[in-house]
Amino acid sequence: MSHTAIAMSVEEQLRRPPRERLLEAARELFYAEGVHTVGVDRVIERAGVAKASLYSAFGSKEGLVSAYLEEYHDRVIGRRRAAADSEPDPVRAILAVFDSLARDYQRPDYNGCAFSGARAEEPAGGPVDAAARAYRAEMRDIFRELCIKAGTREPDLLAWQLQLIYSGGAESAKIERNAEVAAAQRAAAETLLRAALA
Amino acid sequence: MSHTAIAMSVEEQLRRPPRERLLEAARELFYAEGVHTVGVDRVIERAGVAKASLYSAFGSKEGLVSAYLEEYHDRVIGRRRAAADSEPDPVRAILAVFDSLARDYQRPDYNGCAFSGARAEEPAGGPVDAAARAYRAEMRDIFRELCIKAGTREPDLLAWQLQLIYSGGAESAKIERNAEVAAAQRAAAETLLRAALA
DNA sequence: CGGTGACTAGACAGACCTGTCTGTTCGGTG
DNA sequence: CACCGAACAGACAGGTCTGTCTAGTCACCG
Repeated sequence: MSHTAIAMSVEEQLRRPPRERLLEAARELFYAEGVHTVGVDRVIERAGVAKASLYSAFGSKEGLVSAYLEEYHDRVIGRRRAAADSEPDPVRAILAVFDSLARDYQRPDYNGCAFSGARAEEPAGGPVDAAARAYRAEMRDIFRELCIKAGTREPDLLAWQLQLIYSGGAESAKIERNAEVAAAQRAAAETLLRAALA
Repeated sequence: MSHTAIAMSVEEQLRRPPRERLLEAARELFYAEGVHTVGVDRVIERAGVAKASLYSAFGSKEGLVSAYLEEYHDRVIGRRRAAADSEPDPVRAILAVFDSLARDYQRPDYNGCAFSGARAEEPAGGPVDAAARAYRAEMRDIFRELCIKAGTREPDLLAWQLQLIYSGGAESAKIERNAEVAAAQRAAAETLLRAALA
């Protein structure tokens, strides 16, 4: 058993299992070009696996898309929570969340929010729509808890406002690729926080 | 000539020319389900025209998409400018622009910004990307002119902030379909304006 | 050493997509 | 009436997509 595990880990350093390679290829291709535009042939080509491995691991393309979105959800929410937890003061924590977002803008492959992109390709009411709503609800919860902790008035309303800044910033940075977006979102968040505390 | 024109107008009341019917069908289908998802067969079926009429009028599907986005651009920018022009006071004019947007949320077929949706289906750098940038730039100009007229400090920065609220609101209302979005965007715009004038 | 399970390579079916082409119908004009 | 151009219906070609299936390879384990 342990002997097998060691052998696996050595093997993984050279060539990780197909499921992981597929998820990585899906993340790169789906995020950059869209879920609907990229076919399974391109995913398996980039992952370097056989098509049967994809359907064995994920069942269908929709299964791969769901796994891609789930991984994105956990990864981004995790980064935002880590940014918030790095600041004990709740107001600073909220600004740290926006700085965490702004750091993503600088990545050369930044292409907006994956849920926003995926949702635009599928009709409302489907599983992608539900996943996008869940993602947004969790992000809004992060803001709301921090607003309550900061003692602002109307924390629910302020959380909605901060999410407007957040998703508007992600969308703007995707299309404009402009440093002004990061400055504007931070200034807007600061102004809204100051007004809610005064 | 004039006789022909009169005959045409009578005819149009019964059955408008294929180009208009195609644009209307494209608007309904592309906006609701996405540019990439909807095929030309469904467009011509809804428009009630022959496929040859589509390719005669627009050359290609991409030509129809461009015409669809152009029509959306003119229609929405026109509505926002009209809303702004209805208020002589620039601060009230800015809020009127947001109210104009919030009125769109109540339409049962509201599905966010058409440029945001279309851009998510095409890679960056293409004609759709350029059209989206032009649309956003014009919307930002509306805000900037009103900010200058209102005498706010840093009108450029404030215009960027207002656009964050605008596009974040459109995106949020698309996914959440929640009345809180309209309230939050108005409150955020008011707070930002008040802070920039104090 | 023989077997077992995971993986690979690639052909294939069936559906759908864009774009073209062939005929046909029909209202308006000379 | 004869004609002409616009629009119609629909078949068709060529390509791409998802998903299935067959056949072969290879590492590991008893």
